[in-house]
Amino acid sequence: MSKSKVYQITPFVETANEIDFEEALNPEQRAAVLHDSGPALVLAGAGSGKTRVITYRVAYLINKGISPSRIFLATFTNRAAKEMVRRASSLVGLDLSSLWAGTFHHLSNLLLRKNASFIGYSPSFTILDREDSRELIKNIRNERVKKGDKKGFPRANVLQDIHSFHINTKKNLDEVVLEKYPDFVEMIEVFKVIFQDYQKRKKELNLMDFDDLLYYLDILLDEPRFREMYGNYFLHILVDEYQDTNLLQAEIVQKLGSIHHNIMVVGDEHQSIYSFRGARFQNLLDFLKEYPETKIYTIETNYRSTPEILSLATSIVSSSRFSFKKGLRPVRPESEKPVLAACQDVYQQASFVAQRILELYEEGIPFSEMAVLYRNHFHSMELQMEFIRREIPFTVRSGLRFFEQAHIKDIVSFLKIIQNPKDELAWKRGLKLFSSIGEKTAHQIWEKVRTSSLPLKALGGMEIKREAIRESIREIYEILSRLERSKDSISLMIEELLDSFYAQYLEANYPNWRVRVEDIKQLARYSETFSTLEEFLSELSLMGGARGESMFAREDGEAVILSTVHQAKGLEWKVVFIIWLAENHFPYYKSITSEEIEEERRVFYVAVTRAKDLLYLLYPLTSGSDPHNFLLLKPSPFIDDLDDSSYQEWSIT
DNA sequence: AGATTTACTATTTTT
DNA sequence: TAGTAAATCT
Repeated sequence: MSKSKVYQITPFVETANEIDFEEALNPEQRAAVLHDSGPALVLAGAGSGKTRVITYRVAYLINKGISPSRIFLATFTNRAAKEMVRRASSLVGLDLSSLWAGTFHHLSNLLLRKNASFIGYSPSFTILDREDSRELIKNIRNERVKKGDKKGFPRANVLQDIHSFHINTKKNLDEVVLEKYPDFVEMIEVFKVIFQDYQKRKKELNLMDFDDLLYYLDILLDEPRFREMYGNYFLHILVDEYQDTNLLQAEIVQKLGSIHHNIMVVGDEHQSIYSFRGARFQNLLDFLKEYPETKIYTIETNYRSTPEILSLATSIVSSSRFSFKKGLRPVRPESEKPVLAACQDVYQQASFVAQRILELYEEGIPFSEMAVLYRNHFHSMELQMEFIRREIPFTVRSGLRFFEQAHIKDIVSFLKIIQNPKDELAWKRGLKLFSSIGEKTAHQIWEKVRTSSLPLKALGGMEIKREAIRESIREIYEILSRLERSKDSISLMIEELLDSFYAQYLEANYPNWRVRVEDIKQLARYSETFSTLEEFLSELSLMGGARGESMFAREDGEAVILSTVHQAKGLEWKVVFIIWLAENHFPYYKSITSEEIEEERRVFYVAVTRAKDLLYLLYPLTSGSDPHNFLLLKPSPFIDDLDDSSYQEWSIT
C-alpha cells in the first residue's frame, strides 16, 4: 500500500474569482448553494438547474478556501462530472482538476488503486465462458427444453443481472431470483455454483467487475482505519442524481461522510429510472432517517420548458405513490400545446418526424436542437433509414453496443495482451480475428501462452498441422512483436494495428469500414491524453461499453440526436419527438408489477421533460416489424392517462 | 466422417 | 454476444 498524498493537507492558497451568487441564482438555488455545513438534501424538479446548483456550490466551497482535492463529487456519468468541474473551474478562475469527480465506479477505482494492486477491470460476465460452466449450463438447458420449457437456461446477461442485483442490493440470491426472474427459481442452486465459479475466476485473473468496484470500496470503508482516513480527508461530499444510487453507493456516501457530515445529495424521485440495476429512490428517504438534522432545500422553479409541456409532464407523475411534496413552477411564457399524433405505421411515423424536422429546420431551429427519444434501441431503425434517405444529419446516441464497438474492442484486446500477456479473454478475442482460428485453436494457443514464461515466444514454438493456421500464427507473432517495439506510445500501437492487418480486416468484413477506421483513429487520438497504457485501459473499461459517439463526440454539432430516454438523462433540446408510444412498447411489455409500471411512467416523464419548446408524442397504429406479432397497436396506456386538454391532437395525412 | 470455422439470427433500459 | 446451422478442411 502506498502511503499516498491523502494524508497531506494542502491549504488552498490561491485566490479564486469573486462570484456574485445573487446575480447568478434564484433564491431557491442560492439557499442550497450557500448551505454552510452538515447534511443537506436538495429536491430539485426537472429543468430546475440541478447541475447549476452543484457547479456553483463547488465554486462557493472553493471560494471559502476549501482545497479542491478534498471535495468528493459523485455524478451519474463521468462526462457530466468533467463538465461540472470544467464550468466550476472557469467560474473561480482556477484549475480544479484535483477535485475528486466522477461516477462512483471511477471514484472507487481511484481509491482502491491506492490500497490494492488490481491489474485490471472486467465489467463483463463473459469470463464465465469456460468449458466446465458451459457444460453445466448446456445440460440444464437440454433438460428444461426436453420438459417442454422453451426458455432453457437464462442467457449470460440474465446471470449478470441477477448477480449485479444480488451484490448491489445486498439481498440474498434466492430473494433476487424470486423477485426478478421467478421463471428460474429452481435453478438457484446452479446459480450459486456458477457464481462461486465466477468469483474464483475473477480472483484467478485478478479482475474486477462493476459490482466489485462498489462492493470492495464498501468493504474497505468498513475498516476503521480507512474509514477514518477518508472520512477525515473528504471535507465535502456532493452527490448528483441521488435517486439513481443503489444501496452500496448510499453506504459509501455515508461512510465517507461519517466524520464531517458535510454531505449534500441532489435528486428528484420522479426521475428515478434505473431500478433495474439496483437504484432505489428510497435512498432519498433513508438519507433523512440517517441524518434527522438534514436541511431540505426544494427547487421548484422550472427554467427549461414551456408551461404547456410542464403541465403535461406533471400530470404524468401526479399519481405517483411515493413523492416529496414539490411542484414545478414554469417561468417561461405560454406557448404551443404538445402534439399527439397517431401514425398509420412505423414508416409514416418516421416520415412524419423527418418531415417535421425539415420544416422546423427551415424555420431556423438548428438540427442540434432537436432530438428523437424512444424506449429501446430498435425503435430507431426505420427512422435512421428515413433520415439517410432525406439526408438529415443525425447522431445515434444509443445502438447495439457490441455491434458499434466490435472494432474498438478488437483493437483494445491487442493492447490488453501487451499490457497483461496473461489476459485470456484478450488473447482469445484477438486470435479469433485471424482466418482459420476459431474457438478450438484459440484455446490451444492460449494454453500454450498461459503455461509459457515468455508468452510471445510460445507462439513460435507451436506445432500446428494446418498450413493456414500456421500462417495466421506467424502473422500474429509479427504483429505482437511490432507492438512490443512501439510499446511506449499507445497511439503508435494503434496505428501499427491498423496498418498491419486491422484496416484490411475491417474492409473485408464491414460495409461501413471507413467509419470504423475513423473511429479507431479517434481512439488513437484519445489515447494520447493518457500517460500509461494501464490508465488508458482501465478508463475504457470503466466507460463500460462506451459508445463511439459518447466517447468521442463525433457529432460536428449539426445533427439531430437519436437516443433512448435513459441516455437522454440530464439533457435538453428545443424540440423533442417521443416515438413508439404504443402499448407493449412503452411501457415495455414485460413490465408487469406495479413498481415496474411506475418506473416506466417515470421514464416517460423524463422523456417529456427533456423538451424546452415543442413536444411531439407519436405512436404507430400498426407494426410490421413487431417481434410479438401484434399487427394492431394500441396507444400506450400512458397516453390514455393524459388529460385531454394537455395536448392537441393532429391527424396525419 | 469428424472436427472446426464461419455465417447468420435476434436483443429493454446501463455505470 | 450467444446460440445454432451451414460450410469447409483434414
